[in-house]
Amino acid sequence: MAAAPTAKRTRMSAEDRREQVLDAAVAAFAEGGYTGTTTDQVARLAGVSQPYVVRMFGTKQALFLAAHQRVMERLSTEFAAAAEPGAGEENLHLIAAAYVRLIADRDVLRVMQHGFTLGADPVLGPAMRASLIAVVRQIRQLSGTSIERARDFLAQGMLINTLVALQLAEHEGDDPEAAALVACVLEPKGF
Amino acid sequence: MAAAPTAKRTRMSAEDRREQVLDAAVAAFAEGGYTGTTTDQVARLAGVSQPYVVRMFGTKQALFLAAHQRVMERLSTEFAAAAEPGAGEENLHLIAAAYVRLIADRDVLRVMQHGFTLGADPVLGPAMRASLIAVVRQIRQLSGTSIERARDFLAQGMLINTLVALQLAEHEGDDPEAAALVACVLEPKGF
DNA sequence: GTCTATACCAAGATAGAC
DNA sequence: GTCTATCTTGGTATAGAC
Repeated sequence: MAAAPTAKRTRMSAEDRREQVLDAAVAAFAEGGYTGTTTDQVARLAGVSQPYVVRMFGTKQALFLAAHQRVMERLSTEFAAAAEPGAGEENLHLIAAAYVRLIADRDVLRVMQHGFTLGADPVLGPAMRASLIAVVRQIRQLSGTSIERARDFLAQGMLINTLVALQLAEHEGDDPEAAALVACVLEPKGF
Repeated sequence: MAAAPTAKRTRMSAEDRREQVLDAAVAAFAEGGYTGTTTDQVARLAGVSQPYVVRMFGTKQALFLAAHQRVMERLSTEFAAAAEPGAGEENLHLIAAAYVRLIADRDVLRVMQHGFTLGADPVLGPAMRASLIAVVRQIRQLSGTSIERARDFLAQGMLINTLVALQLAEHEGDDPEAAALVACVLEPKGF
């Protein structure tokens, strides 16, 4: 798959380089969000120069859009893989389990969560809204469930996103309330 | 209440001016988040100079902390006012209704939501985690409910926060899925 | 109590070499 | 395909006047 066996650091194929930068962008934006991350941070993470990152994607905004799209596609893929054809509403359980599994790859959920705060941005806002609606649509199509159940599913997901973004599990800090909350969010028994 | 009858624009009491700037900070941070808002934007909104804002609060970070604290206190006050002594778990319904009412003042929920994305910040992160735990604690104390129910309550709240931050209601854009979601989130019947 | 002026640094984007 | 150098802007914070 990898074009050059030895990652020679220079002269990589454009597609591979793009993937590499996109990976870095996901990680960086997960940490700092859109406004809180610099193109230079992404560049360093990817091991390339800052102007090159901008050159590749045109603007920081386009870079974020690409990174966000990538994590949403990952989400969509996992959902589709978790569902079983014809399983109906039972699929909601399967999809929920898939979501909980996604916590392991914190970046996906964190980039998503940051995206949800960009509603006020004239260009990013519409894209973020569309991506949420796309998720709702996919869930309902895979499970054939009511909007009410889809809402409850989403709600649990948003709480998970919040806890991951807050890094509550990593900083329970001997607080029993925090520990109990994290524990009971991790077991998706509501679905 | 207002010290000077004629808002003379200069020479206000320190406390009044502080409140005024804090109001502006809440509005500005609600729109742009912590990293996406400049102290100058806050200053303009408040009608004072940017250096004065910094002078009053020391740093942008301290300003955000103060603004965030203010919205969380507002939330706490509303919850306490909504609950009836000795009503037990029934209070969960009352608190939920109070939360939905808070949607009207979008800034509270939006600042909160932005705060939840700051978990990676070494100084803001701990403060944001603590404020979430404080909410959980208050809900449980007011209603005496289980962690599981508290979790479900929180989850619905996080979904509301997300929709408000995304401004989905304002941009339903003739999308039936979006409209249906917004509609069914607004009626807090789950509690 | 509040401003103007400004120092200082960071960030996005462009030009152009190799 | 990728870098260095740099332009330009904007943002936090300080100094000091009024």
